[in-house]
Amino acid sequence: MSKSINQVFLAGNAGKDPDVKTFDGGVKVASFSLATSTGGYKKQDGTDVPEKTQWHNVVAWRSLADIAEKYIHKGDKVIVLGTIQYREYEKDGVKRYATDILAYDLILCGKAPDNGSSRPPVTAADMPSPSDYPPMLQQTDDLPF
Amino acid sequence: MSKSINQVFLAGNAGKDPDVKTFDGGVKVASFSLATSTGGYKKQDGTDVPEKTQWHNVVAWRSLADIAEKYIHKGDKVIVLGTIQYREYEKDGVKRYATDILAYDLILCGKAPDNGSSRPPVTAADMPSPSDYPPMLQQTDDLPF
Amino acid sequence: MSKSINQVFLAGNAGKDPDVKTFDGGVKVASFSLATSTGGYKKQDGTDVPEKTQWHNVVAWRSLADIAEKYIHKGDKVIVLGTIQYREYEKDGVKRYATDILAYDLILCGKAPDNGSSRPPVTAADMPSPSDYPPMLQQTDDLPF
Amino acid sequence: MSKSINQVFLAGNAGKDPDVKTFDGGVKVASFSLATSTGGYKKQDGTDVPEKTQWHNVVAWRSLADIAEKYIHKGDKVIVLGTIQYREYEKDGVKRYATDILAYDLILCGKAPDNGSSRPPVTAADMPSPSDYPPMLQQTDDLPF
DNA sequence: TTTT
DNA sequence: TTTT
Repeated sequence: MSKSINQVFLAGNAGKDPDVKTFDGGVKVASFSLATSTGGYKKQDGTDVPEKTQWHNVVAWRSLADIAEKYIHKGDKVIVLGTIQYREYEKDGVKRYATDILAYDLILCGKAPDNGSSRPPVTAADMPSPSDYPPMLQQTDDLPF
Repeated sequence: MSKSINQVFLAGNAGKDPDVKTFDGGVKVASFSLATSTGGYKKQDGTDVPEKTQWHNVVAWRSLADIAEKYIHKGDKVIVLGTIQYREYEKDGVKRYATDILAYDLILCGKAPDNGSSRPPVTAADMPSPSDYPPMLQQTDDLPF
Repeated sequence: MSKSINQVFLAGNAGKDPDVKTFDGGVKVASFSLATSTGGYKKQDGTDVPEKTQWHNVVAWRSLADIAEKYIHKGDKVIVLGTIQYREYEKDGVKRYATDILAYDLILCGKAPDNGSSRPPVTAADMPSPSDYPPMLQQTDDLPF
Repeated sequence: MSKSINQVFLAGNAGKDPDVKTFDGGVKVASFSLATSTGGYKKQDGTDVPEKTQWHNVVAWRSLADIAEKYIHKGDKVIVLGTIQYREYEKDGVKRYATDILAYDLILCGKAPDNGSSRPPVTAADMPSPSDYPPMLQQTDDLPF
């Protein structure tokens, strides 16, 4: 019997191919951004409900990381079942905070629309990490699983 | 038919009474911290699973804010149904990020255990805002509801 | 503030095109079966985890019924957010029970795999209602929405 | 990576103390009814939204059954995380259907209000099983866990 | 009755 | 900053 619940259900589109990192002990972690959007339509009275997108940072460990690496690509529609985790890190001597969605299940439910032969291969340059973005976990102490 | 899903279920304990703020137009917002914990027990093999607590920042608007203000107090067990929202703000000229759980339903499911007459009344001084903590929303532009 | 929560998340495959019915007052309801499966793989030790499928009866009203009718087809991968409802009906003078998932949101997340020109058009004859199956709601009294 | 999702989140009140049954192999199962309600209030325009209650049949196996047996009592507010399962059984030579919520986590979030010393012990007579109600699982073949 |  |  748990004391508490911390559960997240997301369905959205992967913003990029997963970043994968393997720690010294062989533990693998994959992370990717996932966009969920609301709005983007007109009300009956004609007023516009603007689209608003939330970008989640999804993190998967071990065998789920393998799966993410193999099957998830930029643009794919993905369902994520997970848990919210908050994380502190330091940058330029300033304490900062980041929020991750620690996945415990991933369901790939639709491939990115294939734009035919005109779709160039996805390269790292397509997905620059904003310099201000919280870095991935750097350590294997206290792994969540 | 939605394009995406961004849904959160939390059940945990309120870390403090809600902070309530009313904007000029009369719109009210309440926010409170909610702790969800894992671990805190021993495995069968005797090893210790340390308790790990996540502190969520829950935000409720309008009539839900009224409800939060009236019924939720420090220590109460609360269920939150909501949505994850990421927010930017600036402090000391540095861009920072915060994550809120925008509530669309709150269920009060257990009052804080009453420790008898020895429990002093909760005062504002019990809950200093850490200076480093992301501030509440300061504006009513672009209200989520 | 609610007293209780009754919430369901399903992601699975539609077993058939929705059945649509319009009541006298113009209220429309659509229903379709949705399969969710577990198992269907081998464990590391070689033992077989057999596939087990649950067939849910999903019901959508009014504008969601329109959407279901237009966009959901046999085999499509669909996410359903809804509520569990239990229903009594009588057949052959015997009281029987049925369970519906009343949808409040539907996300179409993948079309049925197209098997090329060899896939015959879906006809009504492909999807006989088993005679033993609980009938759809027959009345508009006490509509859930 | 799963193919599908079948997940339920309930918060409501236990309708009775769990029924517990131990199979020959020592496997224990507990089941109890859980009420979730909607309505039961007036709209702003004065019209009445009648209360409507759904009674779920919650089933817990093995160690969760122990927990249910020990901690859950009639009237307690309980959160159930689980999965929907449909079940066939026969009665009077007629095939019938039942729906269970197979729990994978239970959170006790509020004891039934204690009505003081005047509360008589709960007896079986308080909770007659309607004769028409689907029986509990009777066999250990194909246990879900 | 779906899908992998 | 909560709770067990």
